[in-house]
Amino acid sequence: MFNETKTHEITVDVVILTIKNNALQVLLVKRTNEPFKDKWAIPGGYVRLSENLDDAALRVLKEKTAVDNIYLEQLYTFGDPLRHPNARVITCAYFALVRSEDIKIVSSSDLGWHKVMDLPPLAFDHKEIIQYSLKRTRERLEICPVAYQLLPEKFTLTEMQKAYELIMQKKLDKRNFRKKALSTDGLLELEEYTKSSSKRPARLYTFERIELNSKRAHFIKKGDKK
Amino acid sequence: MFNETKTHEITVDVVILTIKNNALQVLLVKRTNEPFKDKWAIPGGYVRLSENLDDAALRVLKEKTAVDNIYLEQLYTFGDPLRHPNARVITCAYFALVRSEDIKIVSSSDLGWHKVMDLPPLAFDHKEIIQYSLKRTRERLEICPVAYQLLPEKFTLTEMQKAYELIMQKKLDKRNFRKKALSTDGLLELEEYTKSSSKRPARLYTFERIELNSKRAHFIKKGDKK
DNA sequence: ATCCTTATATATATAAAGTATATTTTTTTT
DNA sequence: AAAAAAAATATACTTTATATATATAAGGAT
Repeated sequence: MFNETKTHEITVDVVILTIKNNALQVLLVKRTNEPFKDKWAIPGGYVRLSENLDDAALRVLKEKTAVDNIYLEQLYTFGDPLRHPNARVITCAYFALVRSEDIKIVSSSDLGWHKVMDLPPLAFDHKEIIQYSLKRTRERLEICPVAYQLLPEKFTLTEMQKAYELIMQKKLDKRNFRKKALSTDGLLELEEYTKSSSKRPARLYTFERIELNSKRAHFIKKGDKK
Repeated sequence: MFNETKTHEITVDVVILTIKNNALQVLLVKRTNEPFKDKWAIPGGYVRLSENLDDAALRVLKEKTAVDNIYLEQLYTFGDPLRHPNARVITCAYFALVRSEDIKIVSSSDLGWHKVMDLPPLAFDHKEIIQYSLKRTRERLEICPVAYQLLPEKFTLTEMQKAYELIMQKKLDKRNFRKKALSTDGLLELEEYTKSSSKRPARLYTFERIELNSKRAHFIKKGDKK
């Protein structure tokens, strides 16, 4: 089936996640060429010979968007020989968590946000890649507050809980969430409150900008003893 | 520095871990050619065009050893342009946990077990890869009893504790370990005891052969509720 | 102005999991 | 028979997680 003189091609693909309109959303680009013409795909590109994988992922991100303050982590490498119909393309997938206020689409191509719970038809194995990035995000959230990467600079505990619920895909008890959230390392209580809501104003919180490794994920559990 | 007409090469490298002589050990092969001639390396090989990454890792494993009952998981993809001095080689690293009774070295090359706490000079970035596989093994052990993959078919709780201590790199309290271990899902108490020890015989235990995914790690935490 | 609605905010009891610590039992060796 | 070594067991305490009820602050309706 494969001519052994053909070579592998290696790409990076980046699942870019944000919270927008009360939903977890992923940035997708519409393919203009075959294969999978008119299907949606996660942004990606070939790895250049002179760049490492993290840099390639960052470059792909910056080709499509103006962004700062991202959380970027290598997800998994997908290398099924049949994942690309015409070539042997191995892709090193990354996932990124960004604040919607911190990212602007700059590419002119057909690029847009899609709710992860309602994905359009996707090219290649990109559905699997997105699903796995959601699973990994949940695993990260269980050991550290990565969700703050999806929240605005200042946020209420209700907004924080909403972010957790969107990621964990389940309803949480408000009182218990609150108690646990307040014990989170790095969470700072502000002397500011929401205005313009029609209800009782909520206190605002912020996160100290903890150095979350943007290479491999090396998290420290709270406490960290046994 | 790099000629852009050169192509990437893609390999898999497999960190094979076992417990032997009361120590965590890794299988290494001595390089016979430059670069890094006479340094030690983790077993690896090129990914063939017709095989997926998991299969390539398994093939590498089977080229060197006769083995069954392995736990194999993709670890991380290392792609620094300078990791190989003469070429652009991206490697998808795997790690494997095997029982020392279940693995036999079959390759004629210079292959041997080395204690992870006392590694010889290593080629490429293989030291980093081994270190990361240890970290990942610890993370896995915190959520599921992968350590049983390193234990013989029948084992005592003291042996199990020893395996945990070798992986976690710390001493555990015998009484508390025992209590926790006995509540592990899948652990079966046998009506057998060690003989021939010079001390009081210990009860033997075994693990139900749980289906641990050999592809991506999809573990289920005990309980699994929030 | 008073009441209603809605979301914020707080307290406490209970259950479960983790941590700390001492003593007895069973076997072999001397 | 006594000593030595490892196995086995029990209990108190601390921390974390879960379950549940009520008070507070603001805007909107009457």
